[in-house]
Amino acid sequence: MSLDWNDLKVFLALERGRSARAAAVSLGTSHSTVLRRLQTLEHALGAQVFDRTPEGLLITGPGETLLHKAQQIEADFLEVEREVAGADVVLKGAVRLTAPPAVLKYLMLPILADFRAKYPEIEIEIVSTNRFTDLNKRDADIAVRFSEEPDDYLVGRRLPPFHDAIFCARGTADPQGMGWIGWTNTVRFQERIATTPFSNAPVDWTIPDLELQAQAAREGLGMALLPCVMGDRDDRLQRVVPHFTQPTLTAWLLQHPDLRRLERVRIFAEFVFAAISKQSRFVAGIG
Amino acid sequence: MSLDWNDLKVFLALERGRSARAAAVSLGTSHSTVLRRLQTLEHALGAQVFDRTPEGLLITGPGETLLHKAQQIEADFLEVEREVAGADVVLKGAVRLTAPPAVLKYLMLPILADFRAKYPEIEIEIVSTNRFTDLNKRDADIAVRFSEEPDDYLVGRRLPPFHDAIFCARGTADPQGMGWIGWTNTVRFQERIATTPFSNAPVDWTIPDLELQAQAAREGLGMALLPCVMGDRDDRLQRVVPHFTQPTLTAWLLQHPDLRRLERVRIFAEFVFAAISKQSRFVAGIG
DNA sequence: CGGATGCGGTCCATTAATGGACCACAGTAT
DNA sequence: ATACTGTGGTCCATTAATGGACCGCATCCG
Repeated sequence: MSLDWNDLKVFLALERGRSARAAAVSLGTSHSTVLRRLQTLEHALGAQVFDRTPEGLLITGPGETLLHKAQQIEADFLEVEREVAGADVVLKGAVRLTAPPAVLKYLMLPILADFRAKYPEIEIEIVSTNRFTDLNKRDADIAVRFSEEPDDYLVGRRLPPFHDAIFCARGTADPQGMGWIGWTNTVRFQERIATTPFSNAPVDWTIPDLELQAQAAREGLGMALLPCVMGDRDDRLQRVVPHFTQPTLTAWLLQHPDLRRLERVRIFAEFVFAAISKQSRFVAGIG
Repeated sequence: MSLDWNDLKVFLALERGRSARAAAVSLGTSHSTVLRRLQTLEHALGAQVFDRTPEGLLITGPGETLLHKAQQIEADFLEVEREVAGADVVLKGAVRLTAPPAVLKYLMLPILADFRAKYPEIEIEIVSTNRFTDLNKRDADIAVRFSEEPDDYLVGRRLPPFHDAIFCARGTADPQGMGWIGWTNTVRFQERIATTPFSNAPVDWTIPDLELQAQAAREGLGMALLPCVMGDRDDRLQRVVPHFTQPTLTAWLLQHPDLRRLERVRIFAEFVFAAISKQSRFVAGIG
């Protein structure tokens, strides 16, 4: 059996994540695939590179032997991508991005700053809207969207799962007696809160803007179901139930197929995808 | 779109085979898979690494950029397999090898010595014959063969191209007035020399053994068409036309599919393939 | 000129890999 | 003691990749 070189990606993700499930998140796959590929890798090498424990996967002696070389190979692949991409085009021009404002504000702006530092000749135009027609009309090159499925003819990559949590003002004495700060589309909002511990709490406020909902929560007007990226690093908010989260609609990084051949769009998409993937625990509200 | 690391195997096979079908044979897959994966690779890199021509695939500038790094990565993977396999399992048992005597004597014996040094518990049995039935009857585990195509059901990897050159005794004053030392199959031999600068020179000797032909050349009896690995490091021989070489039949490293699961056979084949690949200039008579 | 043999390219029935659901176990908090 | 949350592990309906068949083109040979 010939070694599947992609299994080294799995190995590296496992070494970093220390568990099959963490590796799966960072690779954008499932933990069962990760475990299967680990078995395949160990079979191909004729050596066991991780011990399985209830706490997770622990690297073995042969695994340590492999790790150094695997890191070198990964660096080589990154260099391949830089060298070959760079051999063809000088990256400059504009990339137009559209994403929900909260994702932009609480997650992506530092990522975009890093990107600009790395590629100073690429301009990023943020078109902060939330409509699919952006890509169809070429109004945007890259879109972050939340939906069950992207449009069939858009090229979509599933981002790591985003989660919402229930937040209220920091220091609230009895957070469990609060009412909801919710959306005007009450049917949809009722569906959302039906799976929370407070499905029967009253909806005291209906506010048609997420940022305003967050502000209302900060002011102590009630509890709001907010993205973890929005609430977890806000020292004026706290979770009502510390370990409760629930998934949002699936997050996609989308682009129009015609634009895939634009190098700077591709580089940008890869960069953003990798950066968000690295923060998969944060966007899922873990830790 | 993340780079599929296995696509670099496809890239290397294409560079060596010069066509999708040749690459497919060496990879044990189909040419449609090879072409699809090439497209995927080029897409992931955002650069075209081969030009498609009716004669086959021609490497491009970005492809040349990629090639060096790809070879390094391949060497790293081979080292991964050696290091990690060596760290966990003791490889022992016998490996039976068959190859043309000249290839064994002038190219492979140092390689086999290196292999034995590294894996002292693996015995190498050299079965120095030259018949395909060796593998079919399990008389040999690994075979080096020269032919246009290997048997369909044998697993073949194309070795780097071997070349012949015209040799005579070192110190011959007027080498261009000599006659041929050739084979008894005069039709085939006429075909071979028709593409040399001395297609009209007489065939003074017909000797049915390559080693004897070489010895005859050393003795000054004429000029012989010999593999470069045989003549270039022999201080009793010299090339008649310094830079003239011509390719031999294609060299294959063959094994029976059933034997692929024997670890020591696999390790041995990888080792030999890598070692010969590293001497690709020598076997082609370059430099 | 026609046949043979190579090539790249595309399609779709078949095959192999995936991932979501579920299981059992272990640790932690209440 | 119970509930919750993590882990590895397995299974199978679903999804994605494969490869064999076929196409058209180019070259070579008789």
